[in-house]
Amino acid sequence: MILHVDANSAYLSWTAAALLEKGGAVDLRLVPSVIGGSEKNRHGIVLAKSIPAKKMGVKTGETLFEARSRCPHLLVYPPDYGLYVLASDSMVEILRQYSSFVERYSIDECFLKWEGRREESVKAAFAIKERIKKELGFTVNVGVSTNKLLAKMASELKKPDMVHTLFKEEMEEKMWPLPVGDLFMVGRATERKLKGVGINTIGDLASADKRWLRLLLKSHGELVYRYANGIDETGVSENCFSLHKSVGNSLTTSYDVTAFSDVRAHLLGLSEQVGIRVRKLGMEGDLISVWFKTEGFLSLSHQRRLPYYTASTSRIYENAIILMEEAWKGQPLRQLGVSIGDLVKKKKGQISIWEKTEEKEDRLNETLDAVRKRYGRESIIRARFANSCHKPLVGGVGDMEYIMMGGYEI
DNA sequence: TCTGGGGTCCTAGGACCC
DNA sequence: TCTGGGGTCCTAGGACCC
Repeated sequence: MILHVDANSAYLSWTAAALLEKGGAVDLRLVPSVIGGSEKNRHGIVLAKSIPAKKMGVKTGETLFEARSRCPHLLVYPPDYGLYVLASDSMVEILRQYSSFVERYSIDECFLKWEGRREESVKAAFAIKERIKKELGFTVNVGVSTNKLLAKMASELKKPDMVHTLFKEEMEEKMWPLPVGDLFMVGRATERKLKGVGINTIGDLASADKRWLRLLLKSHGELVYRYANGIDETGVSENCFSLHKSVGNSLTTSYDVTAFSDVRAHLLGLSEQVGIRVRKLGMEGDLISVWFKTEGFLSLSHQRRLPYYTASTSRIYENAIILMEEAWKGQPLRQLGVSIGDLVKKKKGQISIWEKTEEKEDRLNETLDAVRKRYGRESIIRARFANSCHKPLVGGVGDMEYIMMGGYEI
């Protein structure tokens, strides 16, 4: 049996519980409220919403401006990622007492493998739900089934604070009447295409012609056809372990960037952050990418493969600059990003033609990382940032490296 | 005061090699 | 005389997830 545990309106519930603990008078979960970024800094979107806000039509991802236009008295609170990591950890700690197979799918969702019969797994689901509510002060939905896809679909049924089963024989009654867009992996674009050919419910998709779906949606057609029929053979990974394939950071600037000196400063801050994270993972990569979004919301990217693997801030930065010079035509920018990909585990004592300079680079970076670990992230910064209005470390939502995205494979 | 940030996977087209 | 074709890698962009 597989259980899927999903924290209800996670960011909002966690902030709500923390505010109550601090003596707040109002429970955000019971009034129209959202967690949202700073509009002044151009981060003004809805990250999470309360159920009363949802009832008024507020959607995750829309602008706070739109949300307020639907709901004029909306309460808006900023995210507290440090708190969310603590809440998530506490949830995982409880789940581990029920199974050694707990896969952390995201900050607020876990899969858990349960050895035993159906009735016992449902009992366990209720026990988990009640323990989290009692000990941590927030509610979860738990879905129970025989595979991850159905367990996840089950936990999405009615919210909050519910346990649902969704076994194969229950699909017709519980899943097939739902709109096709509710199926995992059917997003906006796929939904539009499916509706265009008269497939409106998950049931329609489940009984559609597989070859025809393949023509319409390529391999994605086969994937969603199988999901609509409850077919998913991926396993729950033990100890949450999965290797990163890329590490990137990006930043939406509070003003449109037009000067190359500003671009350089942002790229350095981003490269530093990416370097720190990839070194912490003990990995290195040979594919460097930059991407940016113009003031007109046009997204562009550019990448290059290096003839060597690296985890060095300087190497990442040098290459990011070259890529940016090649790709950027001077449009005003609102977002910049840097990433390193095709990561592999770093081998110790690797000798190459780069040995001299690279060993020096490695030692420098190791030293810097150690100082940061001991005295704080910004205890040591590059001279470029002294007396500058730019931040030495840019991007990221806090110290969340260990949260691994598992993902569905076919 | 309008539109985040971090990922994974797939596809199409071109380059390049044999 | 004439204008191949398969395999693989690279790149940019898009779709999806939380």
